[in-house]
Amino acid sequence: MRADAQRNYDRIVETAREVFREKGYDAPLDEIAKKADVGPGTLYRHFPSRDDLIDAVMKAWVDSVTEATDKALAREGGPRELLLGWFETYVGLISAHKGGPAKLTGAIGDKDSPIRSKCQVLVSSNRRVLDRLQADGVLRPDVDEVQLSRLVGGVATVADQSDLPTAAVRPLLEVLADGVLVRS
Amino acid sequence: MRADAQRNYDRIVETAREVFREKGYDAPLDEIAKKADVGPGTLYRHFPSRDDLIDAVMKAWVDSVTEATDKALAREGGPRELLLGWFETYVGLISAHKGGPAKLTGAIGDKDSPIRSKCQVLVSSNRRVLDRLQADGVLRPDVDEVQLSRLVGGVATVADQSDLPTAAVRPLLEVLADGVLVRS
DNA sequence: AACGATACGGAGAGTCTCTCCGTTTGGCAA
DNA sequence: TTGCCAAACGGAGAGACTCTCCGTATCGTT
Repeated sequence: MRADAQRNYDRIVETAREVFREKGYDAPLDEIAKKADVGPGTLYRHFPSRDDLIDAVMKAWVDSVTEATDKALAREGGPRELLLGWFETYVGLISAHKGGPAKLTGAIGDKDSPIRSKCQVLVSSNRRVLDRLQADGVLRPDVDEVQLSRLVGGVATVADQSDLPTAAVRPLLEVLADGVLVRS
Repeated sequence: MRADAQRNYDRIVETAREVFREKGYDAPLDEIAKKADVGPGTLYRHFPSRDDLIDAVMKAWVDSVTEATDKALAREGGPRELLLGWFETYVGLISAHKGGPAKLTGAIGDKDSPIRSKCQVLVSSNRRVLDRLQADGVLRPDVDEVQLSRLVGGVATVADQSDLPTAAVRPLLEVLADGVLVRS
């Protein structure tokens, strides 16, 4: 890649990160181009679709997901607390930007989505949590990581779209947790 | 209301119903206006926002909700089957149009939403189901109808956005059902 | 220094939302 | 019936956003 191209690419991604944080993932792309001091053509050449740009913005975010999963798995307490803690972490991770939950959860299972790799990171984090619970023998046998991602993602989507406070989300996650753990 | 106004109002609603069914709730409003043989101004005078139009389109739909709830409550079988049957009915009701689940579930609790009355119908249908289960003593005491609407609405939203087939939705609903019923 | 490939950028077409305002129409009162 | 005017119409067009095309500028190599 030519030096000037690389420079523009980087500036666009950095600008997009800021704008997305301020205005959500629906922010006008032309505005991002203008703030990055490039023409719209340049932006669209580097990132043919909005999702391609979002994907690039999320590169750094991927690491934080893995890290947060480690932390959630290291927490003290019973399986229910572990699971609830993870659910809240997960909702927080995918809700960083307005519109994020819908975008990420909707792309799960879509093999053509530009943010596919991001979804895979999320799904495998859920897999790790399930593995742990399965080892403890407290998990319903018929729940898989994709289903779990969709369930928690669904709650996060609703919370995002209704601007629900954390306190209102918690009981929803409790229902999920109880549904996912074996009857005791 | 003047006769010509009433005529246009009716034609717009009827046209909108068709277009929404074909193209989902994101269909361009100007297209609806054109197909209804009115100017955009007329459409926007009658329905200042998209949601106002959707609200009008849904007038008939409300009755079908009540009816479907009756039917679900009349079904044979244990509480889990009852609940699952209702969940599937509910998902079907709010998923009639693409984008419907997000729109309806997102508006729950929004006192200013034009489709508020529709949400209330949905929430009270869930209330009726909960009442029934509560009477049977099989319900977690800390679950209310708004939470239930959001949980099932969340699943429906994800299913809608990922084009999930019914078979993939069912296990998600099972988790919810198990989470909502008391441990036995 | 010259040249070809690469990348730029902005004008502008296409789409959708929404408004303003000159024109038309419905319904009532004389 | 006729005339009036409030009510309603409708479409031109402004504004916002997406996306493309192509003449121009820049890079990096020979």
